[in-house]
Amino acid sequence: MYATQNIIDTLKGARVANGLSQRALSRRTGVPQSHVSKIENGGADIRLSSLIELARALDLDLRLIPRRAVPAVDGVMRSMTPSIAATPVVRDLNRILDVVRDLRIAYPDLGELKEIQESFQVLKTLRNVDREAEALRNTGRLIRKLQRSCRKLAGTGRGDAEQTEAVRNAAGIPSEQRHALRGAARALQDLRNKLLDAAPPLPSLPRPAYRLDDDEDG
Amino acid sequence: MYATQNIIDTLKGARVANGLSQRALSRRTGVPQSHVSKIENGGADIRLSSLIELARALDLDLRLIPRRAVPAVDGVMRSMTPSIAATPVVRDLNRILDVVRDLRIAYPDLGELKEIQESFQVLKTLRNVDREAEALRNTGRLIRKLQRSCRKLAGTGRGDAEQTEAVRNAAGIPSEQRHALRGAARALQDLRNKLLDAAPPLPSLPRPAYRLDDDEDG
DNA sequence: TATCTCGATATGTTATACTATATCTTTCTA
DNA sequence: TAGAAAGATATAGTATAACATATCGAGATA
Repeated sequence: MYATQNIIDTLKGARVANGLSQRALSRRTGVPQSHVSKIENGGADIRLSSLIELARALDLDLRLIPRRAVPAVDGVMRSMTPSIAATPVVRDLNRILDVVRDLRIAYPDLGELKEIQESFQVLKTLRNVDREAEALRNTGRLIRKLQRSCRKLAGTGRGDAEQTEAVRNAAGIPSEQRHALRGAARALQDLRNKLLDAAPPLPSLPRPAYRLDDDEDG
Repeated sequence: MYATQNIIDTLKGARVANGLSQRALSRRTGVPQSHVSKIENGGADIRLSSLIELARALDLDLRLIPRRAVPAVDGVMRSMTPSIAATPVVRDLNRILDVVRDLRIAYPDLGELKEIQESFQVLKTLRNVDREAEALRNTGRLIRKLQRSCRKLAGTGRGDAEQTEAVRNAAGIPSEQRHALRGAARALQDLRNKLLDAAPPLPSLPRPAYRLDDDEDG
């Protein structure tokens, strides 16, 4: 229920990046929309066959990779990604994402973090993030500030494990910062939608004219 | 129940290549040996969390890869694999494996094919297959011969789908060829064991001296 | 305001993964 | 020939994925 989240996140990211609604994906795969929702929210420990079916519908391939080969594979993936690979912006974006992930462990019930993570996840897959360096930098600053006060709250900066164990609710966050966080989440979502509109939803689907026929979506 | 087989095969291949028995893997993961057996035989549609748990115990990482990136990733994997990558022998081996897979669909109850496939699967992961080019070539010839008579039996060489539908039992195979097949299966297993003995069981496990303590195995 | 889409959630049912435990066969070895 | 080890298989109980269907609130749009 932990390492699984990576896979699930990727799945969701791919769905959104493809411009598919849960219902559209449901129609493609036969999996009920309600179940898609449950899966994406971590409410279901999906089976291998279902995972593969969903992945296939999203043009993804499931692979088991020897640990030794992981760095190399990651390198290739970065250079193949529709986005800009090693751009400073993307690098930044990944760093922020790491912090967000940590924070989400410390504050599991802080919904804004989840939204922010999801936005980042999608932004990473877009080829025109580069133009929004400024906006992303701002969010990054906010996140890091939050991380600092999280550390402070956790007491006298001990090991990571104890830290995340120490602060387990959102109550400790100053309402001022909480407000800023909320704003950032909204801003990121807007940014994401803007870029999603501007960017073609990935040129990868092996289906004819999927935006023209209304087989998909509403 | 089809694309899943690839993952399951990889899992099993990794277990064997690591020299782990089903019970040893069971001890590592907490999954009962009976269940490991069921999984490896396609008798269970494993859950994501279980898959990841087993994979982790075998030093594998589960990834969703965009289809566009698959060829590149495969390339990297080939060049990273402990074995010899693009050696003619390995290429041959893969070709034979494809044929075996097809045959297994045509003759699901022909156990020898399964054994042969498994041996090949392991052989592919060994770095010293190259020396056994001759033996493998012989098996390859046998397999291809079997494929030819399979085609003949299937009637007047129609499409693949009809073909596999047409011949659905092992009865059609001449006992002479069946005997040769059995011999090949045995020979391949011997070969596999020989090479497994000669080759270090993969230098990848991040555990201290796993062959010295009897934490593992019997 | 009325409508539409999207995602989250609820309920009841069925299928099956997973567990614990045990038995059986085959193969290898002392 | 006896015993160990590996893998396949069986039984019974529990947990839960997956299904069908329906509803609800939030946003967007007319």
